[in-house]
Amino acid sequence: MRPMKPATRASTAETPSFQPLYLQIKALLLQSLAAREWSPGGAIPAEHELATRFRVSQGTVRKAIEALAADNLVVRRQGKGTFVATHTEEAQSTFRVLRIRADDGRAEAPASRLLDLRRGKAGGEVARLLELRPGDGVVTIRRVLEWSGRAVVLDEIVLPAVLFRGLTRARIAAYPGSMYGLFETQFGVRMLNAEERLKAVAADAFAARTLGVAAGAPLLAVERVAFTFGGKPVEFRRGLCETAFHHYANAIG
Amino acid sequence: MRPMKPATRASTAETPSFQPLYLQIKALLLQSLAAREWSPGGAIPAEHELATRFRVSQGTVRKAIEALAADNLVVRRQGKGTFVATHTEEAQSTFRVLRIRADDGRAEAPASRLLDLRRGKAGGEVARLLELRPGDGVVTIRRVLEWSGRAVVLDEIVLPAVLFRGLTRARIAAYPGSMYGLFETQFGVRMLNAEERLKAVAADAFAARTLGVAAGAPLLAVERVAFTFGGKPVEFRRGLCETAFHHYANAIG
DNA sequence: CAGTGGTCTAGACCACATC
DNA sequence: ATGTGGTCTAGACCACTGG
Repeated sequence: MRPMKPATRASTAETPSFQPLYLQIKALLLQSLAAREWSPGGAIPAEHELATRFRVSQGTVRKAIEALAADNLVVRRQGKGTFVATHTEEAQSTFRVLRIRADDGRAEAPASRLLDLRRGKAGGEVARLLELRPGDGVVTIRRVLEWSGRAVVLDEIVLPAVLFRGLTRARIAAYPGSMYGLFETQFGVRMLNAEERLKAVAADAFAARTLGVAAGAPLLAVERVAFTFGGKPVEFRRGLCETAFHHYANAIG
Repeated sequence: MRPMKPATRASTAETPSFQPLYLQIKALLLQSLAAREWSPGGAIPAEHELATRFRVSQGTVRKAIEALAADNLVVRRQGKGTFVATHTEEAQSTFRVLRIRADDGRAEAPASRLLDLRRGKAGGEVARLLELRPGDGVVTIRRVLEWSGRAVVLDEIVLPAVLFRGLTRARIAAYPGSMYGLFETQFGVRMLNAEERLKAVAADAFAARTLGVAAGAPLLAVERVAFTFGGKPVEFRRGLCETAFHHYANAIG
């Protein structure tokens, strides 16, 4: 007896003609993750238990979980269990997202200095990227990231207001971890992946003053749209980075 | 009877205390790939055959091959076989390495215009990155990448001379595909992965002239070290990119 | 010790490509 | 029809963790 549909199903146009069982299981687990059925950092049920729950062999559950682990949605730890990935464990997850490094190669985490937070309406470009209607409310945060006391990055972070009700300067200042850790623990918004576009731009007056360079000096502009479950965009970020002693690191594999 | 050593072996200091069988198989396959036992683009033996050859179950061979596929060393094609990955198939492999895109999102491949090729000695910094002795011979190529006739990237490519004997302007001009396709087919040098560092810099006189911007204009500098088997560096590349209508795209997942 | 994930096997069957 | 990779199962055993 099999609760899943038979693997082969009728195809409509460009839908794949068949969905392997392990991907169906993956989709079910994804639903549970999106529904916050298991809390970030917590363990999900053991493979054996999921296998009996879904009436499927352990190997099939295993393949589903491996696919989730490849997407960085869960973390497997031998002998302990499989855990919902979180942005609050500094070492593991932080450097996957933070690509700015000091040229000397030291893996130093920057300090964050909050400049301001204001509420407003989404402009056309940002509205499009965040899939908001023009005029929908947004929260805009500006901050500086400092390495060894040196201001290196000026960040502007734009968030849909509806997802971040009650976000204030004080709450940001009080939170010890990263921005995505705050989003996750305080607002239940989990950043899963992002797309970035990099350009070189000339420093405007404010950026120049903030980063201690001349107006017009070249800065690395990093624009990021971050997504949560279902490919829903939840953050637009624009960082201006002074790259005299720092760089953006990327591995091509 | 098992030709492999038992999985558990004595550990010396920080070596892993045990090596799963499928990783041992992967290492063997890696050796064969590095030795060019199967030519790029060609098929490797079927899973079933490798399984009998190594006296191992097909599932174990399968896991080894999956690991190689995850490293982009081979490409699996259902019903056809598993093939040695190559840089000569334009669509698949090109856009994994080429990160510059037009802002409008069209996936257009650039044209390459060769400026010059000269032979010289490796300087200190390049020698260190390419793991050469200072004074070892290098070949330096300069070229321009053009999108829709517009010069966007000025590339300087530095190669260890010993690996690229006989490389001339004419041979580059005659080759229809990408630089890595040329390296692979003409010199047996396969680029497997790379590390990039991005900065924003001011255009010098030559770059400004070549890219049609003012001297001092901000340009995106992309420095890349590319590696072949065994983590051996085989190319240093520095690209200067004009980002008014183009950008460097990166996915964080 | 028991419980977890990790490896390995042997075999059946499916989907895809080619002849 | 045949050969390829892809899925799924059932069970055994191993390595790691923590009580």
